[in-house]
Amino acid sequence: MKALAQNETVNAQVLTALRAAVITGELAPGTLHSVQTLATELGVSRTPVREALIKLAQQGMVRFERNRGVRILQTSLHDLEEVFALRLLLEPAAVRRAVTRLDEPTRKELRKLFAAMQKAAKADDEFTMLEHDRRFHRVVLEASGNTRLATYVDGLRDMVLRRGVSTARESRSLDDIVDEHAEILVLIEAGDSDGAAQAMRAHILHTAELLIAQEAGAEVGALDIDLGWTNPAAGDADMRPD
Amino acid sequence: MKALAQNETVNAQVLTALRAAVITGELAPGTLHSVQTLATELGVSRTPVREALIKLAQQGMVRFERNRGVRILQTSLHDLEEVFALRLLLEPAAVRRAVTRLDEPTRKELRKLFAAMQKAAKADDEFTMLEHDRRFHRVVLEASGNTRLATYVDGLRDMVLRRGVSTARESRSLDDIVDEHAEILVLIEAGDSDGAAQAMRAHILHTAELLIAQEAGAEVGALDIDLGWTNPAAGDADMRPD
DNA sequence: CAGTGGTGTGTGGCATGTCACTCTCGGCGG
DNA sequence: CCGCCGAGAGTGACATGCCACACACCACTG
Repeated sequence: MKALAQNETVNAQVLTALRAAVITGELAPGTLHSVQTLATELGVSRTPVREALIKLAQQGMVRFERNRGVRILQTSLHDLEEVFALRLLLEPAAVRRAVTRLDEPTRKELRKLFAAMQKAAKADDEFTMLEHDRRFHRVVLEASGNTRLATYVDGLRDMVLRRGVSTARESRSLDDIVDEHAEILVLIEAGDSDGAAQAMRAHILHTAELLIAQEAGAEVGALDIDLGWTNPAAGDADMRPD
Repeated sequence: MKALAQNETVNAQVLTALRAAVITGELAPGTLHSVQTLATELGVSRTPVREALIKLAQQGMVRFERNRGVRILQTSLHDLEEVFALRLLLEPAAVRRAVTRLDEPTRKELRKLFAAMQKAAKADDEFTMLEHDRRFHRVVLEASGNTRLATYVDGLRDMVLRRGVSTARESRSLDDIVDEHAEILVLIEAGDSDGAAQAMRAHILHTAELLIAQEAGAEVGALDIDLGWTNPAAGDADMRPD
């Protein structure tokens, strides 16, 4: 278990450490752990650990089992479908909105994050790459002006990360990921809100298909995967009753 | 403060009681309360109260202020915009999906809930009416098959409820609300997924406009309200890269 | 050897103890 | 009368105590 950082409330430190441990697989899906054990490993008392676990439980990463322990939940195929269906509904719309609200500092940060992604991809540093990937999306989401949306979608990524980490490489190169973000960034900077939204949608859909296809292979087999219901061909267009 | 129910973990009881107290305004927005006080009023120790408050804090209903207390957050105009922007993105899509997956038991429950709404409206029982309203939406959302979406949207309603309760009456009669749900229900039963989605969108948009207009009047004044970004005229249609 | 009952260990849930810090309020100096 | 300041009360955050209960393990019985 990783040591704790400083200059923060213990609760937040524990939360970060536990989340990281789950994502990296240090706390393996399906396994049981006691609050006491985790607290000892982190060098704190049970209270902040329990409180952090409550937050993770609300997010769906763990589950308390009375008198048994805390179970690390694994993301099922259905979980992935749910997460990506939500992301497909929210992120393209957020990008579209963000383009119309973007200011220069935010634009600059996006460029900076993208450059960091490129650099990490060149160095074949998957972890750093995914970190910047996440921050890139986060900045875009926040630029939409909807904090709740940004926070929620960012939380959804946790469900996927432990699949993405160490498996992304098998199906898609880091350079491919960079390329998809490049397209999004270009369209954002060009002020093309619809184009950026479409690029984001394609990016998420692509990621979803790779992860779900991979996971479906690892499970029972063929399952009807349809994420398209999120944005049907004949959809919400021209539906402005006002 | 309402007494606690039985046959449930204390934590859940406290959570329900606190949520209800916030919604009804018994815990007024902006006010500070101590965990000790709340625990005493509820007749339990500080621990389950604190844990319940942590969950409410994650949801954005309260905020811990170190060495000061727990502040009951008021939903600002911007909060309402965020919530309804999210609902506009999620609920119409969920309804569209739900229509294609609906089974007879669920249909039956929707009819039952709608009948209950009618009855409560006739009896001018606002609280019961809103309860059934919420369950109606919840059933529809769950019928989409996306549990996360259902849970999240249901949680979003908490942010609005304490505005809706005792204020809905001022701008819209209970019968109007029933009528909007009638339209949705008819289209769902007819298997018209696009129509149902559009009706849901109109319903949410209507509600949002009433609440936001009312709130804007109570605040500084005119503010640029635009929820439309969630579903632009030229949007995600024909965007199936697969 | 197989089945069973009881006991011991470990757990989450709840209660309580402890501490650093913040805010209040009254007394004192101006 | 007004302003400052310091002591006390109250708080959230964290640590610890306590309990009912689930489960594994083992001795005992057939």
